[in-house]
Amino acid sequence: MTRAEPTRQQRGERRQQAILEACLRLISKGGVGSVSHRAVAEEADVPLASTTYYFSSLDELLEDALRLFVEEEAQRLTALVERLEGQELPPVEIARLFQAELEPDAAQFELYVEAARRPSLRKVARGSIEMYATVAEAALRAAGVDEPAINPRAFVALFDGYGLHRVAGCDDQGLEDALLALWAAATRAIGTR
Amino acid sequence: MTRAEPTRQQRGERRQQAILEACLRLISKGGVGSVSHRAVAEEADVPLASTTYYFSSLDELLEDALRLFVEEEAQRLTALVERLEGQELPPVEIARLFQAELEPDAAQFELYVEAARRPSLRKVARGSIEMYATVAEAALRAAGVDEPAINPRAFVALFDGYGLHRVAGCDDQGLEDALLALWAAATRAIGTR
DNA sequence: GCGTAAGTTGTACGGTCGTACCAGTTTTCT
DNA sequence: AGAAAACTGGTACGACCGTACAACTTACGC
Repeated sequence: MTRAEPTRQQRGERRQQAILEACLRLISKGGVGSVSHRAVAEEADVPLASTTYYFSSLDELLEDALRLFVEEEAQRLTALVERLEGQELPPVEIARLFQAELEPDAAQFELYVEAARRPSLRKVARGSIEMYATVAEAALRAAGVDEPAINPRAFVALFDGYGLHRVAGCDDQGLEDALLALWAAATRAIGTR
Repeated sequence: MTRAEPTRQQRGERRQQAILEACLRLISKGGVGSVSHRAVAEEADVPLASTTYYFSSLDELLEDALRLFVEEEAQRLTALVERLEGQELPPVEIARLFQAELEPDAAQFELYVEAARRPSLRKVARGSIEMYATVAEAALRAAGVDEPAINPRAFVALFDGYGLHRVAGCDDQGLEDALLALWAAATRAIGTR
């Protein structure tokens, strides 16, 4: 009854996933420009023809990989938010937790920049921003702010700008101040401290 | 005495400049990945071999082009700041002027993302950020704030994040609020309103 | 059991690429 | 004037690319 060998379909699904993850690794490491069928195949340890079998074109592979990235990011962050929700932490502490959690991944910015050129990636990028905004909103709610005085997207912009500078090798000093200033502005209207 | 024909050297210099500008146009339009000797040569209307004659490699051409971009950006913004300095405008108005001036150029983000991979571009990216920070500082000074309470780089991060979302096709609503909140935080310590 | 569809993979084609090279021209220097 | 240096531009080479395709293996309905 037990299956030592996986069925062919199972192997196929696992392979497809491996290809996507390999692609994502390449994007993070070397950018979208470093992604080729051959490079992905080698990274995923599958034959060259597999990448063209599972994905009808390189564009589709890239798009699916970036979609997977956003999905994984969403899972990671919603898990963080859920962990926060019970705790009644002070706002300042929540802001710090997020700052610590968000080690920027170059793939994020590859997505944005690539979306500028490929219409098909635009909705993925939009979805990513909305996801982050939703997370920021949830974080604010976890801090007791139900109607933030400034748009949660501002946090996304600040974080993305911060992360972009980080991956470019330029550490921004004093970003924490800005984050806290924004946080204070968002919470001010309600009076929550 | 008058020279109808430019000397060969003058023509050469003009060509080199034309190549750089063509390269920059390509970067803005199609990203770093779309830059090739052949594409640049066609865009600049020079023979293929010219691009290899004036620049010893594609990397060097790319680097010089992005350096030129930062330089032009610096000139544009310092001009704006100088125009501001005499006027004693209210801070809010200054913030609005900058927001209006900064139509984001994709080349900016190509620079950051590319700097993540090429060490030689890192100092260009760093220079770019410092330049923007200096401009932000000057803008604050023009508003009467000599020692801002938050690091001027925070403005750069927010603007860059905003611009990044813009070029990705995602308009951020309510960024103005965030900008003004940051501005208020920066000016608060001194008491200037 | 056997045909047919789905899965798998090695190979090859046509194209673009960076760059080297070289023959030819113009300028500059002595 | 004549040699050396700088500039111009056409062409070619080897590498890598996306993708098509055919040969082969496995799974499954009947």
